[in-house]
Parts: sequence; structure tokens; C-alpha cells
Amino acid sequence: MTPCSVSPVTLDARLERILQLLRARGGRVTPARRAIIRELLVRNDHVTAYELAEAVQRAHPDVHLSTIYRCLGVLEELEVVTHVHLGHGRAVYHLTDESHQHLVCERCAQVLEVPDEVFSGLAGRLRAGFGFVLRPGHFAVPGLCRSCATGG
Amino acid sequence: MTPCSVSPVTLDARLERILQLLRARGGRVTPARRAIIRELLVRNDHVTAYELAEAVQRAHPDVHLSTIYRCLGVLEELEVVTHVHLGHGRAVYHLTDESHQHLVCERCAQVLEVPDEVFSGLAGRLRAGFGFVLRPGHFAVPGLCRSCATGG
DNA sequence: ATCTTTGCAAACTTTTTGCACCAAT
DNA sequence: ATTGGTGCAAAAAGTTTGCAAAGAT
Repeated sequence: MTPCSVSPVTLDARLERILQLLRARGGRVTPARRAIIRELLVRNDHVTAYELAEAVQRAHPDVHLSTIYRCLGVLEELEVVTHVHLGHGRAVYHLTDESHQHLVCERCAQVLEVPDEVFSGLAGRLRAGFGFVLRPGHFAVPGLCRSCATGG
Repeated sequence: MTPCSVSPVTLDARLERILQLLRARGGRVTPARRAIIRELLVRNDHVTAYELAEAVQRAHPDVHLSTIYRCLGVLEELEVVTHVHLGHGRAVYHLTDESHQHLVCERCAQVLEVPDEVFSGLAGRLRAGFGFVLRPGHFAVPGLCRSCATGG
């Protein structure tokens, strides 16, 4: 049992699975794509395209921001990645299979992750009442976090 | 009982109330502001800054888009107006006191309005479980509308 | 050899800002 | 007479696109 929170075996397996999907779609595996996808897997996190570029560029200095966007576009088509607009402007990207929702504090911009189940009641009500199918993973719920709500 | 859906009396009363707030804050009442606020009241709707500019400019051709933004900024400080980012890019603005939430179809971009009550269960759960206070009116819920969900 | 992907620069879209002029109080 | 608001143009910020060169298959 390694002290790492993310097992390298699992990570590489997931990386390969994604590269597989790419190839299956007629896509090509390039160093830039490998690095981008790997970075997304390592940071199990919400990342802006710009942050992702910075990280990838530490090892591959001339992977351009536009390449990041294009790669993220492909990954979204493959449904490996999802983006959410948290509030105003920049989108954040994360792996689709982290199945959780986002609570964004409008005051301090903190992002809280909560499990899908919290929304199951709402999902049922929306479907029953309006025929509306909630899309898990595309969710940004604005409000006030505990400290901002109580603090002032 | 007039056939109008919005009573002109109520509308002007609301306009005056808002202008009052402005003055109370040391702000000034200008033709541009009057026109912008009036338009917001008349279209009880979700409007982009650009659409608002177009509408206002029909009567006041040189009210500039930047003035719209600045006025909307003031109105948000006064908590008269709120904006939501529906998906990607442009924000839409609406009056704060229309108390409803927005369901946005990710496929056809249609916006469905649903009453607050639909979210009361979720609000309780978020507060109890995470101390998170849901902000009514700042809500954009992505998913698929009835026709897009069933159609394909 | 083919056809995709990349790097770069430039376009684009939405929103913000600097500044001189104008106007509401 | 103040001080705040406006128009304009230009800057920002985030994302997309056109194109020629490089690279994966």
C-alpha cells in the first residue's frame, strides 16, 4: 500500500482507457494529448484551461493554450471530461466520472463538492413535474457557504 | 380590469421605488437610467445586456452598451436585479423579485421557469448537511427539456 | 502518403475601464 | 459648483479559428 492518494496503476490504466477511446474514434495519440489527459487524471480537481496549460507546460513548454482547448473539446465529445461555469467567466473542467455536484459560494468563491444523492429528490421532482432530465455533473449551485452565511 | 398583463400603475410605482433607492444612495436619475430600468420592468424576462441595449436604443439611440452594463451593476448592488450565466458566455439579467428558478436545456437552450418550492427540499438538505444556504434567483439548472430528452 | 493535430497569431465575444465632456443635484 | 454619469474607444478576459508546418498512423 503506497502512501500516494492516487494509485499509479489505476492512473495509468485510466489513461490508457481514454487513449483507447481516442483511437477508437480515429483520433491520434500525441505527447500533448497524453500530457493533458494525464494531468487531468492526476489533479482530481476542477481546473481552468489556463491552469491546465500552466501545469502541462512545466513538462512540455510549448503546448499551446489553444491545444488545451481543442483537446478538452475532444475529451468532452468522448464524454470523458465535463466543464462547468462556476459563476462568472472562466469554465472549469473535470473528469466526468467524478460523480458529484458543485456548491459555489458567491461570497468567497469556495467550491464544495457534494454527492449526487443530495440531488436525487430534486431530479425526481423535475422529471415528474416538468419532464426535465437533470444532467449530473453539469451542475453549479450558487449560494453561501457555512462561514459566509453565518459570518455576515 | 385592463387587458394588460402588467398594470401601468404598478410599473410606474416600481420604477419610482427603484429611482428612490438610487437617490438614497447618492445616485442620480438620468434619462438613460430611467429608460433602462423601465425596460427591465416592462420585459419581465431574462435579457442579455445586448438585448436590453437594443430595446433601450429604439427610443434613446445613443445609450451605449457600456452604460447598460454600468446601470445593471448599480441595480445589482441595489439588489433589484440579478444575473445568471445560462450555460456559456453571455449573462442574462432579470428582476430579483421574480422568484423562480431556471431550468436550461443544454440541447435547445430553452429556459423553463419553475417555482421556488420545487427547490425547497434541496435547500433544506443543503443547509442541514453542509451549512450551505441556497441563493434563490441565482440558479441555473442544466439538463434536457422534455422534447430533447424524449426526442433523442 | 495520408490526414489529424499542433503552434502561432489573429479574430471573436462578452464585459470592463480610462478619460474627457456633460448633466443632475 | 460639485460630483456622478455618459459616450466613446480601447483594453481585458476567455475562447475559437485559419493556416501552414509537423507528426501519427
